[in-house]
Amino acid sequence: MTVHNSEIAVLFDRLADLLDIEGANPFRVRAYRNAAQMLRGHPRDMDSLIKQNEDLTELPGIGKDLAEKIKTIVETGKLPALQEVEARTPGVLSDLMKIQGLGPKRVKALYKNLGIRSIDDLRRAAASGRIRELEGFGAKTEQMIHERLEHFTGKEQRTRLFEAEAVVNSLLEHLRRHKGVKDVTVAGSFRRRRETVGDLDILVTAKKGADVIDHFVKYDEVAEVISKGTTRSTVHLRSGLSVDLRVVPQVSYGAALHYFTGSKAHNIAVRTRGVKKGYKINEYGVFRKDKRIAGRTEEEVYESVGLPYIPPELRENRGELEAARKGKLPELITVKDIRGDLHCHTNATDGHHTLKQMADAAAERGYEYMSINDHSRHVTVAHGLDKKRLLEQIRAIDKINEKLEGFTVLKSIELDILEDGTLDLPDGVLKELDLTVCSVHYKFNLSRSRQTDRILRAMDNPYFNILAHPGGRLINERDPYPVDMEKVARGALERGCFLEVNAQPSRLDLTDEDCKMVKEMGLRVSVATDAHSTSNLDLMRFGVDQARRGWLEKGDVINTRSLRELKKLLKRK
DNA sequence: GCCGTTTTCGGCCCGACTGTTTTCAGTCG
Repeated sequence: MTVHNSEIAVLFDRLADLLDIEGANPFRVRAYRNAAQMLRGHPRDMDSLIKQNEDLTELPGIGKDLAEKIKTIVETGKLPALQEVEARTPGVLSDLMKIQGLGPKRVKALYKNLGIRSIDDLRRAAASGRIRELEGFGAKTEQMIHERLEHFTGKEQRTRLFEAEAVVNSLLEHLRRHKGVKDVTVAGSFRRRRETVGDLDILVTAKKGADVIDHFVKYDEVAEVISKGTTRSTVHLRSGLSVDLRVVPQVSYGAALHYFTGSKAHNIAVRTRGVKKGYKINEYGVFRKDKRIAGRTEEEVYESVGLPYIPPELRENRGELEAARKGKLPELITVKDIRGDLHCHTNATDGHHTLKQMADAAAERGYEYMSINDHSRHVTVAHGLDKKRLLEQIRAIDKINEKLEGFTVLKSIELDILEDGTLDLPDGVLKELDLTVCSVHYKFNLSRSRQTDRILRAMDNPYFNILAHPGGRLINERDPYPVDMEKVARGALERGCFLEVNAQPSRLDLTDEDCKMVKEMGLRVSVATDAHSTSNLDLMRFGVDQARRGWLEKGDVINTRSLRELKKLLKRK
């Protein structure tokens, strides 16, 4: 049974919460939280690192003690240090910390004075009016707790990036309508292009902050004003998203943008570098004593700590500072590098447009090639292609290609990987294709080892080229199926196959961590839209964003190659 | 608990907003 990084992270976070409540050294608490965060963003499972005898203390924020604790968790599934603390302090108190406005001190006071341990206890206490009697609490705090509890579900809901984009545009228009507003920028995880955002962080430069904030909270989508000062404000929108607005003077724009883009861990690391040079870095600038020495642009901020500019997508404290220091930052892929789309459907199955329409749309976007990948017969709901219909499509593509100049439609398919690892159509027809994209569409509930074997067996077929949406997840809708992605990637590398970064914004599959993992392995990927309509071809930018977050460069992505080079790459040994 | 071209000990990012306080603690990002 493999213990995953996220499970180790949960234990560390819980221990951090309980130690925090007990009033332990806050830096010790932070060490556990940092470790948890590092683990969540690490591309490879600790389990596999330990098996390969790698030194865990090489990982950022992991010393001798935490390395031992990780080993213990991987071997036993348990963290004895947590069990010791839980003997003194109930573990469920950690749940109370998840309520916005309740931190370690208040949770401790509620527990010590009112015996509140669980969310249910807290509900009863808030309803009975006992909380306001506590020292340091009052009627407003009790009311706040009462209201937060009404919407509390226990799990954090993040909004998918493309949905956040839809919300943000009209809000930006509203802000720009105010005369005092100069620059408006969306920062935070939105700017880092994370697949989901927790809230929207918007930075505005203006002389009079208070006026802008007054204008901001009057936006007609605002459901509730959480806080409102002269330089920052937080609101909840009707859509459910929260928005943080921050107003700074123009001279602080770069420092503020850096601060507000995050991630938090990246900021701390940069500021710590500043401290070592005798600087203080905050959202207003870089200061030596009280003198501002930088801050108008982000470049200036990085320069002040001796680093080149680091693109937002890399700012997760996953090694980007070290890479920057050594001059080894990746030259991230851009949308312009993409020369073709290698996963597109037509109305022959579940797409909305004809072969001709799709080809024209791809050519209009400046591509040199595209592949047509309709479903195979197993996907009956999409009226998947059997051998006969595929052969008809192949002939249709040949006809279209005769008429096109400087653009080629590649003959392909999205082939189902059957439960036993065979492919859904016979080799006799697959050999007529330029490439295949293969995917798992059913039997998601196999064990991790069986799912992994199923995919590897499929890759043994010499006509297998690209594994589509390798994890099978739908963000916020369906978890990925259990699979050993590292083993799958290694299998692909050994066999001359590739993995896909599916650009559908609800898929974004491979994940950013997995992109980084396969890059370090030397495996290349295809970034493709899985377009089901002509307009879907424009989703490419989301896939490229994800690839950038995974440190991918042009050379790591096969559909940045010319058609000739691509065909060479696709030839299996 | 981590970490080191100032350090193996003594630091550890920094500021805004709220509520309960009469100057600040708690929380958040």
